[in-house]
Amino acid sequence: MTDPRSQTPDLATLDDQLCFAIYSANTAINRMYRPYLSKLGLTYPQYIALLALWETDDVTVGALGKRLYLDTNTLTPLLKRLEGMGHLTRTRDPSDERVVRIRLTDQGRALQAQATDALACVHAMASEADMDLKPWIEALNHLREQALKKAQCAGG
Amino acid sequence: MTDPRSQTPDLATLDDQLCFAIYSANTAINRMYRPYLSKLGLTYPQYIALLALWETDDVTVGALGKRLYLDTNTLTPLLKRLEGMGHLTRTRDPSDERVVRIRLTDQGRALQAQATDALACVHAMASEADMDLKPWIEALNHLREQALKKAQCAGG
DNA sequence: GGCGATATTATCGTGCGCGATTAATCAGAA
DNA sequence: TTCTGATTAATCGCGCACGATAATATCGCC
Repeated sequence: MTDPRSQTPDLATLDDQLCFAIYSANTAINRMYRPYLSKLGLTYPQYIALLALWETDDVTVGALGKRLYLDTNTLTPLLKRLEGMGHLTRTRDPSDERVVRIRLTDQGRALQAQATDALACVHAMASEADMDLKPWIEALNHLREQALKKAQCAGG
Repeated sequence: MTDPRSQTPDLATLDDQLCFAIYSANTAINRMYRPYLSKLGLTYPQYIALLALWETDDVTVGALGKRLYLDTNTLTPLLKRLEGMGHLTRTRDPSDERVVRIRLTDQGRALQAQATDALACVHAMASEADMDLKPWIEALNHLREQALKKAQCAGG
C-alpha cells in the first residue's frame, strides 16, 4: 500500500476508463459521419432514427423510442424536423388518438440510397484498421444491455 | 439477388451498424453513471473533465480540450459551472494573458474519493457480465483514433 | 515602436438528451 | 354515464457538442 500511485489509483486515470473510451469513441464516430450527413442535411441522431425507419416503417413514436432507447422528449422535436424536411409524416392514429404514427415519404425512403457514402467510409476505416466489425457490434450491443440493466437497478 | 432483403440490405439495418452500437452503448453507460453522479451534483461530461484534472492538474483550457477531444465552445461553459460549484479555479496566466489555467480546489480534489461508487458500479457490471475491461478500453481507444483520422481526412 | 499574422479563449445559435411536468385520450369500474 | 387510473405524446428548462464568429493577447517583421 506504499505504491506511489495510491493517491491517484489506476482506476481513476482517464485512459483506463471505459466511460471515457466509449464517450470519446462515440464523438469521434459522430465526427467521421458528420461531413457525409451534412451533405444530406441530416444530423447524426436523425440518421440513426432514419436507419430504424428504413428497417421498419409505419411505427408509433413510442415504438421507435424503444428501438432507439430514446424518450419522446428527444424524439418529438427530432421527428418534427424530419417532417419539416419532407422525409416523413406524423399522423394521429384514428383508432387511438393518443398514438402518432411515423411514416416515411418517398423522399425519406430515397435518402437511404444516398447514405451509402457514410457507410462506405465506416467500412473503409474498418478495413484500413484491419477490423472485423461484426464481433465489435455484438460486443457493444451486449455492453449496452448490461449497462441498461445496471441503470434500471440504480435509477429505480 | 432475389433475396427479399435486397431492398433493405443488411448494411443498413440498425443492429448491424457500428454507429448505433456505440451511440446506444454510450447513452446506456451515461445512464448507468447518472444516479451516482447526480448525488455529487455532476453531469457525465463534468465527471469526464474531472477525471482528466485528477490525473493532471493545472492545465490550460486548450490542453484539457486536446485531452478530452473537445473545443473551448464546449469546455468554457462547462468549466465555468465547475468553478461556480467551487471545484476548480480559472485564472489568466500572468505571463501570457491569452491562456486560462485550470486548477482544482481542495474541494475538487476531494471529489475523487467520493466518485468511487460510480467506478464500483462499472466494475460490478463488468464482473457480472464476465468482461475484462482492459482489452475493451484499448480497442475502443484504437477505434477512436481511426475514426478521428477519417474525420480529419473528410472534414479537412 | 507599429502592424499584420497567429494563438487562445469566449460568445452565439441550433440540435440533441433527459428529468419533470402537462395534456389528451382510452379503458374499466362504480 | 361518470369517474378514476393508465397510456401516449408533447412541452419546458438545463447542459452538452459544435460550426461560425468575435475579442483579446502575443509574436515576427519591418
